[in-house]
Amino acid sequence: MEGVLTAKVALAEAAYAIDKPYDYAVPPALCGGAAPGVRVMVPFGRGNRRSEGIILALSRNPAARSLKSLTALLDEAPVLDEAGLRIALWMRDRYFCTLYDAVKAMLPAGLWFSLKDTVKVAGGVDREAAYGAAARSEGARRLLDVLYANGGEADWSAVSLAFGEDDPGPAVRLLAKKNILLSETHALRGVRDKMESVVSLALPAEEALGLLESGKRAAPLRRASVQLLAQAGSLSVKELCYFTGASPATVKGLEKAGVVALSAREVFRRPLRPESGQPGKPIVLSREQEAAFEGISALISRGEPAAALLRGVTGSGKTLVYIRLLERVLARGKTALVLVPEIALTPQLVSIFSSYFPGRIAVLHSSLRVGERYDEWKRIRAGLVDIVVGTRSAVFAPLKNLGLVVLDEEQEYSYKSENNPRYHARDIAKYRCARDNAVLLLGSATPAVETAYFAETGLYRSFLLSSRYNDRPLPRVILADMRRELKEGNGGVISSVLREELEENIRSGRQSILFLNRRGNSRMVACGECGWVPECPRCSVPLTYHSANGRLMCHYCGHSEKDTGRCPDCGGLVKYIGAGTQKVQEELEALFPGVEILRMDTDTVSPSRPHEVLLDRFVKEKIPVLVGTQMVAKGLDFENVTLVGVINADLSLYVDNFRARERTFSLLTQVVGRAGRGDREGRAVLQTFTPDNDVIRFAAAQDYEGFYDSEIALRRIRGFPPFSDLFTLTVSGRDETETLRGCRNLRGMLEKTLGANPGAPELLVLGPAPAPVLKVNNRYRYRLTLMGKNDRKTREWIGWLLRTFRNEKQNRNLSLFADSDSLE
DNA sequence: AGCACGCCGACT
DNA sequence: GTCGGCGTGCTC
Repeated sequence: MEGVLTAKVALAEAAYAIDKPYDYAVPPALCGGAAPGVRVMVPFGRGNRRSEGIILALSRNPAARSLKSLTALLDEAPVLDEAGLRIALWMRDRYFCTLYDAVKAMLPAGLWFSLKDTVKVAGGVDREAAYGAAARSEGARRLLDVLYANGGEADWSAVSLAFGEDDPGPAVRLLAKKNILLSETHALRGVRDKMESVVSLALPAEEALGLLESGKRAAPLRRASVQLLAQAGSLSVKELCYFTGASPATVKGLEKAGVVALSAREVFRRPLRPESGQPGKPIVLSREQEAAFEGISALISRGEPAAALLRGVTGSGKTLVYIRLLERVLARGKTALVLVPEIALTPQLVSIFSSYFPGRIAVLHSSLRVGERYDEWKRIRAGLVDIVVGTRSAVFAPLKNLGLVVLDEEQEYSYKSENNPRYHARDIAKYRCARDNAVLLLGSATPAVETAYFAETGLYRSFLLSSRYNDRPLPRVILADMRRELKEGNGGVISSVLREELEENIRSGRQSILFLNRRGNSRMVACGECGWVPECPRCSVPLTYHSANGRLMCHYCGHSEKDTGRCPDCGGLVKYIGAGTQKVQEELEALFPGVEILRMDTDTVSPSRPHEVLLDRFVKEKIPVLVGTQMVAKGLDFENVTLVGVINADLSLYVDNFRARERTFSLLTQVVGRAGRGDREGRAVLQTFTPDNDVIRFAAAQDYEGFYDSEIALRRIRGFPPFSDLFTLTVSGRDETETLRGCRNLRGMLEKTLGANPGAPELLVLGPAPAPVLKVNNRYRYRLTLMGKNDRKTREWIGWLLRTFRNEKQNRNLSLFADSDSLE
């Protein structure tokens, strides 16, 4: 075929407004390796600045116009296949991000490139000529000073640092144009493929041994090595040395003598999960479990896309149903994906799965190192495993021939990404299932109201596991009215009911868990005398104290400063206001002298002392009471725990968010479910100032249906999801009044186009309102909320808004981004 | 977004 | 002349 090989490329440097495939010529030298899904370096824009990109398609075109050429290929093989590229395309359209943003989110961090720019003085240019060229440009002279101080070459980051507030860009370009400077870009990958050297005999065994005999010395290590290799064929150098006691130098010597040959082989950093010894026991399902299993398997056998909800109270054995379904899926030659909210909290789940599917599972979770994660990804891509268990981003695992996706605890918010692209793993899973004719199984004790609604209306099939394992009764739930406690003179955090129950447990050698509901995660700081609170200089939030480094930090922009322990205003001592766990611990220690109280919160948990260690102590040493935050509420089984208490059950209810009720119900239900998984009846004490609140009552009764009925009625009246979809449009800028004005202006644009155009989507517009955190990183944020339908028409219209907004001159200094189903 | 280009005033 | 400041328009 005639013509120029042309690549359509999605670029990292292209902002949302100009994001589209750009055409580049593929130079002959790169034709062999260029393929869709391969990342490349290209020149972009008038200044030909370097940009990373990914090839979307190749075609052979008659050379119509002159195209720029690809500079280099960054991958030897595609990092995304066609299905992967299609997901990225879909994400762009659905989450208002650029295609490359989507690509980046899909790839393991070990595959990301960091671009490093260096600037150096061109060869053959002397100092005098350089300063001559800089002439009267102050920036250029300053740049040369920096470069010469560095031996004529410097990283862009070093140059930026030296320039402080000023932009070194113009100076660099000025001198580059005069051929004084060269600027180069290198793409560095975070993680390399791990290789090991493999050694094998280069000669037939007898000949090799013969060669050794003829040597002058006895060389026992050489002989042993050759003998072992003659038996084993080839071994890694490491193994060979381990078995024979030889050193790498011995091997090198043998290679030099021509006896053995060395080669490199790719290895994975994490060996396949060590088989846990005993394989999983044969599973016997209860009648309900069997019915759910049969129903869902029938969906899988149909080979059509389908979604199902498996609602099962805590302890009803959803996991057993998952395992049987996985067996079924594998038997059909398909693969499966199991998503969990936070894998560190479900170690049991992973080890149970491994015992049933030894050697066939890859695990992707946050505490893996970047390299290990990357290797798991490679293992999946190579088709070496059939099941992937992982957290949110595992939804992109490059499994082929997907048959089933399980989303366990599907109501959890950790499935929604907090940064761009703000995808929800549930949506991606749904999309993949639709494309691969797979079944999406949503599992939960307390499904999201939307999910339950779709199940009710028949969009999802629905299965229920209503009885707990061994038909154990639900824990007895006691509501403690904290108003009355206060009236009766108990100003502490432990109610008299809870105290009595604790007493009984301590006396009988049973264990108890106390749980603190709360708003934030970490410890705040305030002056004990004047009430001063340290604030982030860039964001409108208080700084929080981190005991790990003794610094005050901002969660939004990462600003950190040293904690002096003193108030800068009045010089008073500052107080550390914890999540409250410490206070509870102290009060308990006063109530029960000599009884050990274990505390688990952000302060007592650290990378060196992960919560597993604490929990292990709790179980093994039978520590009577554990006090903790959210992290004690999730998916843990403790045989000996018969009492749980929630210190402030209603706290999360009074948050400005329509999901607050759902969130509180789910949390309390989970906590109550923690009690009494052993052979004794459990009790749960919910302390509240509003014992009559319906959410608290439904949670106390473990009545999901009741909660759902009341919540869906509320949502219907207010038009909240599932009766509408929400979008937020956030305008941000450095100047507060300008930002607010821009947001009003945006509302004006919206109303004009919505009213005038009969084809426009139907949307209700709310706002402008300040974002929950008004200022982040010195940018103010105001936003509009749109209620309507998340369909193609609406999304295209929002896309148009995003592209158009900045074209107006008055919005120059502002930026706008959109999010669907924002959780804030 | 990020950058060049073009036009202007200021400085040498 | 030549630099720097700002407004405008394009990116294969």
